[in-house]
Amino acid sequence: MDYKKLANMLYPNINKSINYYEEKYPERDLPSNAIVTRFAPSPTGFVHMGSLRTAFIAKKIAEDTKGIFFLRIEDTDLKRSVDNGIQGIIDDLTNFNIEIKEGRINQAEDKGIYGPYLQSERKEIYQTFAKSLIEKNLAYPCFCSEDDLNEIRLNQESRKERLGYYGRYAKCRYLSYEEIEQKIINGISYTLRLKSPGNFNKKISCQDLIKGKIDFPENDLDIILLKSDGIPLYHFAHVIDDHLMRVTHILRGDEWLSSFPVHKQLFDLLNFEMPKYCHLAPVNKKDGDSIRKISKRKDPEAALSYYHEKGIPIKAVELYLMTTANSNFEEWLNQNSDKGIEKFKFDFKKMSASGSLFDLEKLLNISKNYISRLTAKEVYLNVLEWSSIYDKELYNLLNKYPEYSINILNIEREQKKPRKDFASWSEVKENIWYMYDELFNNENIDFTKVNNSENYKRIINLYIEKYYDYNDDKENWFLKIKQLSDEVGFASDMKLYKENPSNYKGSVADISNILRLAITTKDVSPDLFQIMKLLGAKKIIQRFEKICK
RNA sequence: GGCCCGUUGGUGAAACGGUUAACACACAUGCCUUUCACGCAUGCAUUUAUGGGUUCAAAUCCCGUACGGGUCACCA
Repeated sequence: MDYKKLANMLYPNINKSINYYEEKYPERDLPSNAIVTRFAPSPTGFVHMGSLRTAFIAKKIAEDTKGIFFLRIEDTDLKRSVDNGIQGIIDDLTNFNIEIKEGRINQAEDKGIYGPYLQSERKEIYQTFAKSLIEKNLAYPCFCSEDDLNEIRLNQESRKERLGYYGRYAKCRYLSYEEIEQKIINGISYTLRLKSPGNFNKKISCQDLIKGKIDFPENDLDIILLKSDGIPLYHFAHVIDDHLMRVTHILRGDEWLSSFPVHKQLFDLLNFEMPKYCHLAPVNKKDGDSIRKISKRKDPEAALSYYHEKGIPIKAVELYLMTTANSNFEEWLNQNSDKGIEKFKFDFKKMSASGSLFDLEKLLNISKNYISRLTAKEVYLNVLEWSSIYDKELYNLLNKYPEYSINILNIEREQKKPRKDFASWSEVKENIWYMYDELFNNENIDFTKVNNSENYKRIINLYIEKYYDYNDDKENWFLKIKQLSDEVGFASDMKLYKENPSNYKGSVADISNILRLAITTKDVSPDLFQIMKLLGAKKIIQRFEKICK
């Protein structure tokens, strides 16, 4: 058969040569060890945490090596694409501090010379390479209908043979030129299949950067290259795009591992240099007794919006993802908490080959530590931004009293061992609300939490009349609480109290807690002295009097 | 069913032929302390899914078994 003639019959309007594209997209001018990676999602909704993690790592290794990271949109499946899908992806990435310097930068625009970065705009490129494969007798049209394919499958199942379109089952492989021509004249739609020269009994191997050497049988399936609408399937698009865009490292989920033989074969047949593969294990979740991949549909924490709503800082999520990505990262972070994540060098060898369980508790711990290292001003600005969307009441107060609010947030903060009160911005309010008169309400305070507190009104009155002085320093302030304790029969010395609690009604801790309850309504708070300083004498007296009246 | 990957404590994991099997989270206890948090200290796998084999020596190498996961679409 004259394959050139066949190629021309199938793709009469494709006139460019493959060399045209090779020249149009030259090797990138980068240092020799620079890594080029890409993130290539489908526009099917929000970006899943697992994908975000992959994108984050891909960007990280590109930056580590002064390489390039870019965004390509894989929209070859029109049926699954959603409205504004592209913008949604870009927004998710942006919110995750992943800036797109090359690739699709919004719904309609590209940046960079290796585009188009939207697969649906690359049809001509795919068809050019497809045509070249037909000319080399490496691809052919397949007219099998869905029913034909089903029949083949059933047949294979009943004979307990390997499933797929291959060997003698690949019946369209053996069509003559005339038969093909006739079918086309009759308007029968067709897909373009690879004429696989592979042998299933031969072994090939993948030197995966994460999983190590993996052996596979060679691919012998005549996979579909172009669908009947002329648009490629993932496999073909991946090989063409990643070659032409000069990607050096393919980072993708390990669900792709089993299609490696197909990809390897395609790279070889097209005479493309093989990129390096890095198959990342999924992030899992425990669901009852079983373990499964975090799911877009079932798990809210799969979406970035979850962290946004909770007010978990994106930086903390990044840190957490990094601890799951590189096992030595956590130790590094502990020693370099002042440095940014960009100073850490990512290493594939430190990446686990098996999937890990998503541990929200650990993420919150990392977040708590991260927040504790911020200045009061930074915390203020973050809470302000968060509350502007999720808590208007808090937002208005923060806005009305900026200095005061920062001072509140600075209680026991900017010091060597700061408090670690909150893991997210949404937890801030419950820790500080009592500092604002607008929110304060001390009508139902439960003083029974404190030992022998039935005389709390007398104790508070005594404190106001005899001891309270706004100008006291911390030492004197506490000295007076001790004196008050002695006066009402509570131990001022904790050691003595602990040795013999029955000699006293309670201790200075109880007296402090009565004051704490009166001022904050809570029996747990940061340093009471600082709280009282900040509130000021007027509010303190007001709050005391309201209780005692 | 075929092919492929994985399996170290409650969790994430280190250790790539020789360590008391790191470290972190969680948990527990104690110390510190006006509460809580922080911090500090201690405890938490007689053993690396399991059965064999190789070796002076195995979590590490080999084989089998079990379990978990992935994939076998004109989805990505």
